[in-house]
Amino acid sequence: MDIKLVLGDHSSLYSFARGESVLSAVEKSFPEQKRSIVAARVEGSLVDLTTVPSSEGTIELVTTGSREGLEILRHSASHIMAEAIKELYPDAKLAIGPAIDSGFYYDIDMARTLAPDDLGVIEEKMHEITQRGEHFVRRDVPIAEAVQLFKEQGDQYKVEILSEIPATTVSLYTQGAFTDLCRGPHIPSTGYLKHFKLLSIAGAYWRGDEKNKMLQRIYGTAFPSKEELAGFITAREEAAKRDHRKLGQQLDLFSIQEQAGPGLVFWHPKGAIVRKEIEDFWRAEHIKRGYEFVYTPHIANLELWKTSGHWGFYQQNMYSPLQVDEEQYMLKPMNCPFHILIYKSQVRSYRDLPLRWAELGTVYRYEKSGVLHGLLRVRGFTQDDAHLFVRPDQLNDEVKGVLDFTRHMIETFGFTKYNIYLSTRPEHSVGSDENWEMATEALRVALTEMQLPYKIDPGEGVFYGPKIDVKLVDAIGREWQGPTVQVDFNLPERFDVTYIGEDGKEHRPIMLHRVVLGSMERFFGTLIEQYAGAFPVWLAPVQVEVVPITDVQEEYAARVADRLSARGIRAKVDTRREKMQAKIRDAELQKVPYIAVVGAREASADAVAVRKRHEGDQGAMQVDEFLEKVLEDIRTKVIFS
RNA sequence: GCCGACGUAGCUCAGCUGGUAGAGCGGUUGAUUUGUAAUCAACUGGUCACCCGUUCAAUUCGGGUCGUCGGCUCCA
Repeated sequence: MDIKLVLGDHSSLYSFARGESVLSAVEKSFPEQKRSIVAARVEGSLVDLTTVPSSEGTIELVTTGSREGLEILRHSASHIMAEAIKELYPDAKLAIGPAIDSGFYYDIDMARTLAPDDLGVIEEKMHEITQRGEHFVRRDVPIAEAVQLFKEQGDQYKVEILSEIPATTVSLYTQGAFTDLCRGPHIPSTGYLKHFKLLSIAGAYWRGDEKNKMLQRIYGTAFPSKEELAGFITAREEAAKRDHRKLGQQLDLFSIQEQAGPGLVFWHPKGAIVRKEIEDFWRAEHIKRGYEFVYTPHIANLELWKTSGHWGFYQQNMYSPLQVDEEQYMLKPMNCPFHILIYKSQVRSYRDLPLRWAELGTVYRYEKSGVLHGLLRVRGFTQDDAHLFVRPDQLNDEVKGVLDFTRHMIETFGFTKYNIYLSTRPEHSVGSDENWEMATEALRVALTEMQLPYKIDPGEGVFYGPKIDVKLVDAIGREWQGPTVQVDFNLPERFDVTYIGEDGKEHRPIMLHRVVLGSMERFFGTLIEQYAGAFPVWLAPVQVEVVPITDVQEEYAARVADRLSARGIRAKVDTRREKMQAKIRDAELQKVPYIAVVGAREASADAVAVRKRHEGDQGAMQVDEFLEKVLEDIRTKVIFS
């Protein structure tokens, strides 16, 4: 039987003997790569290499160089880890153990609580298993038989999984004395796994539901080569250096103080100036786009929050009421009801719409203690909020306008790592089907017309309307929701918001909630990680550090700094009794974009010796020329490392 | 909130099996006057997160609280 084996660009025609497996053909056809070939694709589906072909055709070989191949390797690694755990701790009950983006994990339920030191022990056992070279053997069995098997083993989680599988047969994979329920495919033998590392232990609820038992999850990773594994470890260490919490401390940007409480941010002068620059830019861009600004209070009567529905739907995120005279007041978790009150302060005509009202509104939300994370998840934050009141016929254009605005912001700040999601109608929601359809369509059309690549997040919309989320990715690859546009039919309804149409009758506007940055805190946090603390000149807390070589040049240095300051440049003179080298080092560590060194030569020539961050000495330059260069960098918002 | 780990000087960290703590950086003072990533010296600095307990004695052992970190779940 002749079958074509395809491996990347290469192919080979192979004649299979009766009962011969793909694996044996691979060993003969591609002896060089046999260790990296882990599975095969037959008629579109992935199968084990141990498969014996039953008809002629083409078989595509899958290597660990591909996404799928790597996943197979890692998934197999999780099985090997499970086998090791079962050997070490026979009472362990296994839940699920999938491959994930960065490796794999397995959730385990057992009496012993694992300590970090145990990872080494488990790893050791895994090495032992890989050296045994146990074959992964697949067996398709009737579901009842599988249930029986796992019941006998006391694997109640597997039994529970099986009870929800609709098929009549399932596949089991056995390596050595260990059998697991699995779709497969797997690597042919445990010997294929060579380069792996267990990374951490964490708690995880069974099926991610906090009502269920907390299991122990072990994270690990595996790679085809030693170099790739080492590269992954180094990349993790590098990412840790970009962590905004670490940089926030080192660069004196912000702090979160135990004395004041968790999740509450203190912006230090250097962080505050960056925020001020962001806000100035934000305001200017809003004016260009026809927005107006509003300011609203931080607290409001509980009745308002009952009207808005927050008291009902959002109470678990709101702080307890404050007693004011005989009334109860709430700290605001959102700005929307306030903007609505401004809207309702007078009768609005169809000619007034769209109204676009923006506010840097500080809100407070209760977040569970375990989810707080530096600046990325806090309890008090300032949203760069805006609400648009639009007529139905304006919805499309307004959504597009917001997306264009968002894109402009993301591009200006140089974000390269983000994902866009369109979230559709959730199970529990308000509003008519027609409204939902129209709004979802408006969002979809806007995304398409703007040529923004996005994924659908089914059922993840807010109860009052669909939304588009832009999720920014942090240094270690976690996603955080930043910019978002949400369509809302609910609040206009609840507050009976209207405008008078051409027909002289009352009509209901649609409301858009949107943020183009997210919140100042979260945006700043991701921004720090994006730049690794090396802000572009326009944002840098100190833009120019003037370094006099000896104290003889201090007066000249001060004059240079004054000239820069007079043009709005943030310049500072380092007058410490230190050697120039030490001053340069500190300025570099503080990631100051320009260092202007002044010695006797420069002082006598109205010049500065310019040093650019990370690039070193740029040579001497007239002060005026340097000044214009810095202003140009600020004006163009140029980004350099 | 839940599971686990962690909490020592402003910062980064040492401190073995209980005998009330150290280093480097920083800060202050003095000396040095220097050409592109750390000049030298002296001094300064800690209720060992907090509370309770065990003990003759607790930074060290046990319990609790608070906070941080990694996850789970949730959101800007």
